[in-house]
Amino acid sequence: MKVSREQMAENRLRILDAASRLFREKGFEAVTVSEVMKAAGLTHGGFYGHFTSKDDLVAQALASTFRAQADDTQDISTYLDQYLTPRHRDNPGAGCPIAGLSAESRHQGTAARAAITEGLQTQIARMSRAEDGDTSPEMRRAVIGSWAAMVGAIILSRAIVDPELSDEVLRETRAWIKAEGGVAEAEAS
Amino acid sequence: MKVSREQMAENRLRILDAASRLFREKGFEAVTVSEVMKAAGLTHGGFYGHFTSKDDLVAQALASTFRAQADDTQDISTYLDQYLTPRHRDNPGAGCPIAGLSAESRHQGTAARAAITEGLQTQIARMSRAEDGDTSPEMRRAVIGSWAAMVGAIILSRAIVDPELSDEVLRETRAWIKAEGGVAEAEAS
DNA sequence: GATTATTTATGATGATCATCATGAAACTGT
DNA sequence: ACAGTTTCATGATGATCATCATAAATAATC
Repeated sequence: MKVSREQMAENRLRILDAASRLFREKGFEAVTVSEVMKAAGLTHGGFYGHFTSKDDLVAQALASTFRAQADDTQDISTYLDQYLTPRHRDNPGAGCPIAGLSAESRHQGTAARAAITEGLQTQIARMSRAEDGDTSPEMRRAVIGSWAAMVGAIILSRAIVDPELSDEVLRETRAWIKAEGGVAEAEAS
Repeated sequence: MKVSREQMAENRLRILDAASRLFREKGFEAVTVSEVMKAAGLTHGGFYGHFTSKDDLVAQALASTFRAQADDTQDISTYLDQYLTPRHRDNPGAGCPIAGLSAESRHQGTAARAAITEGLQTQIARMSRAEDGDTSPEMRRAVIGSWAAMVGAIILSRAIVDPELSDEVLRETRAWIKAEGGVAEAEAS
């Protein structure tokens, strides 16, 4: 049951997309190869024609996801407002892969960890030069601190069962970053 | 092969301690019941005399760990300085369970998620009233923001392969919290 | 059009793991 | 000491899963 060259490339992309979404939703270990292939509209057997192992899929899915996100450069304040929201918290499958997967990446192979590291470096660099060309140490500090708070707040808000406290963590962290020395303020200076 | 009542209680504690450490080191899913029991000096069969399931162990180990940490109240600035360090980053097995496990708790059962939520509430409350009795909204905001940044920074630093960038995330986040509106500043006001 | 090459589907295989059944040992209360 | 109870060890059991072998079917090439 062969398939055209373009069909195969499309299949491969569908596998990567399905994997990326499922990993963010359920974590690396909870997702099975079979599940990914089914979500991509294929059966499990064909998997090893595309990837050498599940670890390989993890690494390539991460790299692919970061590549896709690298395109949309946007205003930092807007980014923050979209990031620390219940909507983002409640849709990890479509959300930031760093917030969803960086904690688990510790237990993954070298390639996956390298992909996460590169994604993080890119993200810090992008946030640093989003508005002006400010490359001061103060700006870099504000970017790193704000980014850590953003990722931390999403992770905590997802872990918290109580909806009110979860909302509060998002709201207060957002306000805190904006008011107290986040990127927005460093930019204004 | 029965064992004295106190011996059994001690065994139970050893299981909980071993589980807590292993979970923080390797994640919930990567740790097997057999592994926990071996680390506690027992064989896997006796496990179900102490716990009804692995989920039960996860929940009880979390609760037990938070109970143990609830004792040591300490100065916030000192806490921050000990928290955002390479030492903490490199020893997740003995480190903060929220930094190590909150991200994965999303995929666990209700009891485990409730335990994490309660640990988080306790932690925020403790940080809020650590120094003075300040219960202002500003203090609460600073505590939540700082805590999110602390947890996020540890998680990111553990995910980053490059040692220099990893150190930088810890260092800069620490400085950012202290200088720009973290708990220390809110306290001083 | 015939041949070749290659992708995918079906169906093992073997490993890992949570959970359970059984029995032996020894603590507890009398 | 003795009877009864209970913990723990040994050894299944059944499920899940990553990976692989094989075959079918069709695109690619000539």
